Amino acid sequence: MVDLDRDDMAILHVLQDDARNATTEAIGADVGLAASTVASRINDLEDRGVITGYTPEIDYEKAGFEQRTLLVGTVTDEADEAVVARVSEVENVISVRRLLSDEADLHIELVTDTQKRVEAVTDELHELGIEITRTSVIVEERTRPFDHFGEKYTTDG
Amino acid sequence: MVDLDRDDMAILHVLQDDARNATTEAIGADVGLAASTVASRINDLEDRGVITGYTPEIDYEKAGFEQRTLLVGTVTDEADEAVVARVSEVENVISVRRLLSDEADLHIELVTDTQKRVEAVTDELHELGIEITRTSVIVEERTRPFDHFGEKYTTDG
DNA sequence: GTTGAAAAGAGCATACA
DNA sequence: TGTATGCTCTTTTCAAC
Repeated sequence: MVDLDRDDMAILHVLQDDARNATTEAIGADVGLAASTVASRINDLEDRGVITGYTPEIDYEKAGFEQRTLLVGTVTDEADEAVVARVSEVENVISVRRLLSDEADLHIELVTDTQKRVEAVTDELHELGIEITRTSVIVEERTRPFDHFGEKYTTDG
Repeated sequence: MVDLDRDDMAILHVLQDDARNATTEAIGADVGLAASTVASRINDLEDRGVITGYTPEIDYEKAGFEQRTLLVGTVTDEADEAVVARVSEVENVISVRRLLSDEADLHIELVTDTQKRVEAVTDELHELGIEITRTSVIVEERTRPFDHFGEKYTTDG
């Protein structure tokens, strides 16, 4: 684990608002540090592995991938440590979670353009040793990158 | 829906690799466009709502929030359209999905520092009209921002 | 660890093909 | 729509605190 002081948390908070366009100077104004200090702290956070990358948030529906599906299943070979990694490489898979439970321990989320593609992915997963026990349509989804983080240490409220 | 040509998809693909530090020039080199063209296309994608924001990927464990939990439950008032939005405002909640199914139609993911906090969130959700039917520990998780997107239209492979 | 200033680099707007 | 140039802003670097 890594020690994060209030400045680090405040920086993370501001980055979550707009990780691409937030300048080090603007961040500095919010958290009360010089631009160069912010830059060096961001580098540290990256080096220490707290920040592992930066991604755009994409509206997949607008991008033409209108279907979201949750597949729930089990791993045939329970000793298989690398399933999650392998599954996440499958096309159209955007997230994989493994749960600590006897059954239905694998949750796989898909983004696809057609229903047919969902079936193809299900087949592919079967070949990877995964039994899909339920397929559900996701009608609404909301993700928040832990925005609660260090909010109180910034000046923007 | 929005029409995305191969250049748009290629740009999205490169952005997913490092949305903060990828310069328009570097992206242009990958996709075969001038830097200013890339910039204007990115602006268009933002204006059209395909790109809705940019977020840092954070290793929550390293940040001291070591527990990930999946809560599965149901909404008491089925007519409540705004549940997902309200739940996503609850502290420690990082994602909410509503499924098209009779039961267990709400999946809520938490990031917390203690188990006690999980229970507090469960109570809070109960007050919002949500009945939690199962609480599972997430032992492994992997998220991929649809990296499969337009990969073939870039030169980096 | 933090700062401020200078140098290097990137983005934006204009003009043009 | 895509490109090239000039202007402005940002990041990086580093000596000093």
